[in-house]
Amino acid sequence: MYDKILRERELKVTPQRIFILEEIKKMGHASVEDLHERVKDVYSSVSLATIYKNIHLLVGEDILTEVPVHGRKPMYEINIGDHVHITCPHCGSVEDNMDMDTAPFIAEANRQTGRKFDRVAVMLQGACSKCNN
Amino acid sequence: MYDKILRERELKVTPQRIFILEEIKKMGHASVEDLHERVKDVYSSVSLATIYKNIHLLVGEDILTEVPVHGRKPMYEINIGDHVHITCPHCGSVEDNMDMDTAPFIAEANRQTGRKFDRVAVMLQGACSKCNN
DNA sequence: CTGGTTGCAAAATTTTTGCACTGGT
DNA sequence: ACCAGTGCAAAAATTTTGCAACCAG
Repeated sequence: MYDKILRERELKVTPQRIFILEEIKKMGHASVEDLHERVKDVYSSVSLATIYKNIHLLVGEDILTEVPVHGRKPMYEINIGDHVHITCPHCGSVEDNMDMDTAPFIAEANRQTGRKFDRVAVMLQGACSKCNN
Repeated sequence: MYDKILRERELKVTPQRIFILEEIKKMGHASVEDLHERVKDVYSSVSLATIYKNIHLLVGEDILTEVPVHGRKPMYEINIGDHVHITCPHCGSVEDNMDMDTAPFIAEANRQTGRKFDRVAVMLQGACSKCNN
């Protein structure tokens, strides 16, 4: 699955990289610490330094995207292009909302400003179902 | 100016607080490091710890708002309610755009999801005029 | 084989904390 | 005078870096 993506960018396919990518895919969104936690359970030899190095590399290659979260450490997700995020101010959880399209927003911004924007990050904030109780 | 706001919340009006608030007002958006830099020039006794403590306090009181920025340290601004931010991926500068209204976005999100969102953060990304050269 | 990648440990950076002292009210 | 707020220095947490060993291509 991810070996192909890595090979396309001429990056070496290492078990550590595959692990990181699959873990993020599985979790949807993961922080560096989340990843380190998961690693310790399954595959104890992956070092924190390797996670940091790969996160930076993979974000730079646009394979991952950083999702900044108010008052928290950033999360990382598999890059699937712009979409709306929802975060809970209580627990910091992040979810995707694929129903609202962000493209019109960029188009409108380009039109109004005469500039050409590459991306938009939209982060809705509201209590998640767990924290609503 | 800010002394009134502080007094309303029963916070003490200290020169450090006034300095921090006025500096952020002046700069529009400032990181903790930005503030510390400015402090050293003008008023060398304000400690980093005090800046951190006050930032947390003032964000908690909704006097300041944290603006998370992709791949950078968060910036802080005087809370003026939701509005669109623009950041430059090269230099990390942040500017406001007051022309695009975020309220319809929340309304639409509430309608589509049946939830009730408190805020939206919208961050447009595109090269600033300086970095375009 | 060979250069990219890893793990480890150390260094650098960033943020938090404890506590005595200060200063706003 | 009281107690929130400050500064300092130490501790904790986070991120980066250097380098020898390793392994994917």
